[in-house]
This record gives sequence, structure tokens and C-alpha cells, in this order.
Amino acid sequence: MISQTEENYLKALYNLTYLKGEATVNEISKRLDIKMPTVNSMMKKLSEKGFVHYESYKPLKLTEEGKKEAALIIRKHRLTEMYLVEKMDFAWDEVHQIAEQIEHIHSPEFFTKMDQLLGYPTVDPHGSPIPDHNGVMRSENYIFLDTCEIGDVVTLMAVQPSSKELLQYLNTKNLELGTTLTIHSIEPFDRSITVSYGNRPAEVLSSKVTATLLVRPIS
Amino acid sequence: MISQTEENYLKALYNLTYLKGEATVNEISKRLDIKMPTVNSMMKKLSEKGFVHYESYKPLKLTEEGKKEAALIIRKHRLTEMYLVEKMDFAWDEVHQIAEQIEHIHSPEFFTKMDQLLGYPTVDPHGSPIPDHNGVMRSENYIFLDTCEIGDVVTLMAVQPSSKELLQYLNTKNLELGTTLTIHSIEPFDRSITVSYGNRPAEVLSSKVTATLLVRPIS
DNA sequence: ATATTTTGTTAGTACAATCTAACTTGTTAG
DNA sequence: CTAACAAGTTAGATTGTACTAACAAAATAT
Repeated sequence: MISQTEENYLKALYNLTYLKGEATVNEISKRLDIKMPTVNSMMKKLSEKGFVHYESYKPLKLTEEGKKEAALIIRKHRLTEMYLVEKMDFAWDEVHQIAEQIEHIHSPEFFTKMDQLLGYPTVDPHGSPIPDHNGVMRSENYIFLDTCEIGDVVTLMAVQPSSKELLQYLNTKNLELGTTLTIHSIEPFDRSITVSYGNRPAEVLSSKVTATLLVRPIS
Repeated sequence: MISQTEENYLKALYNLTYLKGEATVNEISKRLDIKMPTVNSMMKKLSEKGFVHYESYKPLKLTEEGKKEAALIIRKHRLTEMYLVEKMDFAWDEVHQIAEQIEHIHSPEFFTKMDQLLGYPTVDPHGSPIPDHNGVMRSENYIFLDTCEIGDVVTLMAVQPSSKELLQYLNTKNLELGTTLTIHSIEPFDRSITVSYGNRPAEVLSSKVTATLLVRPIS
């Protein structure tokens, strides 16, 4: 059995790693507002249970099983948010706290029923994708930046695969998750793309970079 | 703050005492399937917190505050059951396990919304009354047996006030909570009532007894 | 390249909620 | 009325999840 507390750690790790495939003890500590030693020992425990790859002083990763567990919790969270908005008439900004609690309910029938009553939605009220009942996130909404066209306006959602070097490169360009990009031109020769975002001059991104950036078109 | 565990003890105590005003450590132990020493120390803790009257070797009682807390949890449970049946199309026998979990959700708005969507119901799908938002159980459905009429068919719901002697008397008559009674005659002189129930000859109950028995008419 | 800071780990403590074993009090049957 | 049994209590151990203090490793800045 997996406790509510453990579920919260898995979820935090999933969300933190969604971007770059790994996360640190420190990041989890900050996100959950729990001190680092507590996080550290919980990570060892989750490693024992087969949900996390743990090695001393190395960044943390979820195992495939850990990813699935986490995705299923996120599924419950997002289905709940959708249900609260669609069927109970809550505003989109009121539902998070309630969903944080209901996501821990153990009852497959309950969430299956919600899913059914909602007509099997694929995104929650905030546009985030809802994983399916096998924990697979159908990120249909996310596409690689190198598949976009001139004039598209997109939001940076994830980086896959990622490397330290790539993330450092993105930092120097002030490119972070959630940044909204406008595509100005695409160079036919090397497929490099010129984008603008924030209050800064346009930037040119090579195809090596654009092939790793997952974005969501603003539509 | 009151933990989920504490809530379960309060609810158990409320249900056990509803009938006779008090309950024993042993009864709670059996109902929750938790060993007596654990129950004992939890009762002391709840006493510290002002929810329970605890005295060594004496039966347990809820304080007014304890009753209110418990009733509010039961309110959440019964509202949830009603919601699951009415709005989510669950069968009446599928909802208990889910409600056991949802009753612990902390979100006044969530339950207020349920109440509203259900049109402010006063009983749950099993006919049990739903306490109001102040924790007051409007037991309008329960009436004293001495106010019934010939031909009425009723279910014994509670005994108030109760005494050891009265309960022993009821035991000798095989009268227990949930027993369905049919009223055959009422003696005008002393208002004693003749009833039948189960596979046994009719019994005569004195007005002293009938004035303490709370019943729900079967309608 | 080394000193400083940040991050990660270990060790030991605390508290909530559970247990078992042993003892005490209360109840009940001869 | 007392012996036996049931119920209640105390003491001490265990597990899960948190903490602080102290130390170790890694990253960073001068």
C-alpha cells in the first residue's frame, strides 16, 4: 500500500521531473515545504519500494512504476478539477485545494464514474492534459517547436530529452517553462527558428534546440 | 486541528451513544477494530481536547462540542451518500465506502455546494437523517412510541433517556434497535400498548416504556 | 585553486497512532 | 460471598513522518 504522504512525494517528483527528467532533494523540499533530511529519507524509502531511482548525491528520477503511480494520482486530481468545474459549478480558481484532497480517495469506481459523466475529457480546466487510466499522459497538445510554422504563438511546456548543457543554454537565453514564444521566421537551409518573447530582442534557435522543446500552441 | 483518526473515533462514539447516551471503551474497540489500550489513550486525548467526558472505569460520553463535531462529520458522510446516489448514479449499497473517505475532506464550500445541488435534503438514501450545518440532527422522522396509533408499523430507532434497567428490560423482551413493531391496541386507562414483532406472541408495553422509545414510522 | 556557499546525508529526537503484556477494577455465576 | 471472567488501565515497544544539529560532498565565486 502507498500512503497519502508518499503519494504527495511522487506527485511532486513527477511534476518537477516532467521538464527535465530529474529533480533534486532540494527542489522537492521547497515545493512540499518539508525539510531536506525528511525528503532524503522518504526518497530512500520510495527507492526501496521501486518507485524512485536513488543514488547518493545524484539527482532523483522516477522509475517507470513511479511514473505510472504519479500519473494516476495526477489523473485523479485533474478529473476532479474538471468535475468540480463542469458538474458542480465551481470557478476554475476554487478547485485546486479540493482536488488536492480528493486525489487521495481510493475508489476506482468513483473516478471511473466521474470520467464517464464528463465524457472522457483529455484536458483539465487549466488546459493540462489528463493521463489515461493506465497512467499514460496523452500529450497530444504538446508538439516540438521544430514542427511549428511562422506566425505561431506557443508556450514552452517541457524539454525532452534534456541535458545540463541544454538547460544552461536556455538559462542564458532567459527561456523558461511557461514562456510564450512568437515564431517570426524559419531558415530553410538549417531549419533554425527566430523567435521573440518577453522584453528582449528576437533570438535565433538552432534545430538542435528546437527539436527538444515541447510547446503548446495558444489557440 | 482534528485528525482523520480522531474524527473516526468521534463518529464511532456518536453512533454508539446515539441510543443510550454513553458507550464503553470495549464497544468502540470492537466497532473500529482497534485494541482497547489504543482506544483508551485516544479517549484521554479527546477528553483533553474537550470532545469527550472521560473518567476512569466509567462509561464515555461526548461533550456538547464533541457531539457537534461528530454530527458535522456524519452530515458530510450522509450528504456525500446522497450526492453519489442522486447525482452520480451509484446504487445505494455502493456508496458507503466512498463516503467514509470523502467525509474527511476539509472544504465547507464543497459540502455546501453538494447540499445546494441536492436541494437541501433532510435524509440520506438509507433514510437516516442528515444533521444541519450546525450539527443539529433534525430527527423529525423519529417520534416516541406513545404518540403512535393503532395499526401503525414502526421501527425502533433509539431509546431516550435510557438506563441500564430499561435496556435490560428490553433485552428480556428481545427488543432491539431496528426491530419493526406493529401496534395492535392501546389501553385507554393507562396508555399501555400491545405490539407484535418477530416470531413471538404480542407484548404489552407500559407507558413508562413507550415514552422512552423513539421510532420511525414505516411509510 | 582554494575558500565559501549550497546541497545532500547521517544521527538522533519527537509525536501520533498503533500494538502486546501485565496489572487493576468491576461484573457475574456458582 | 467469593472465584472466575470481562473490561479498563498502565507501561513499554513499534512504525511512519516530521524535525534539528552536525558533518560531507558538490558547486560556485573570487
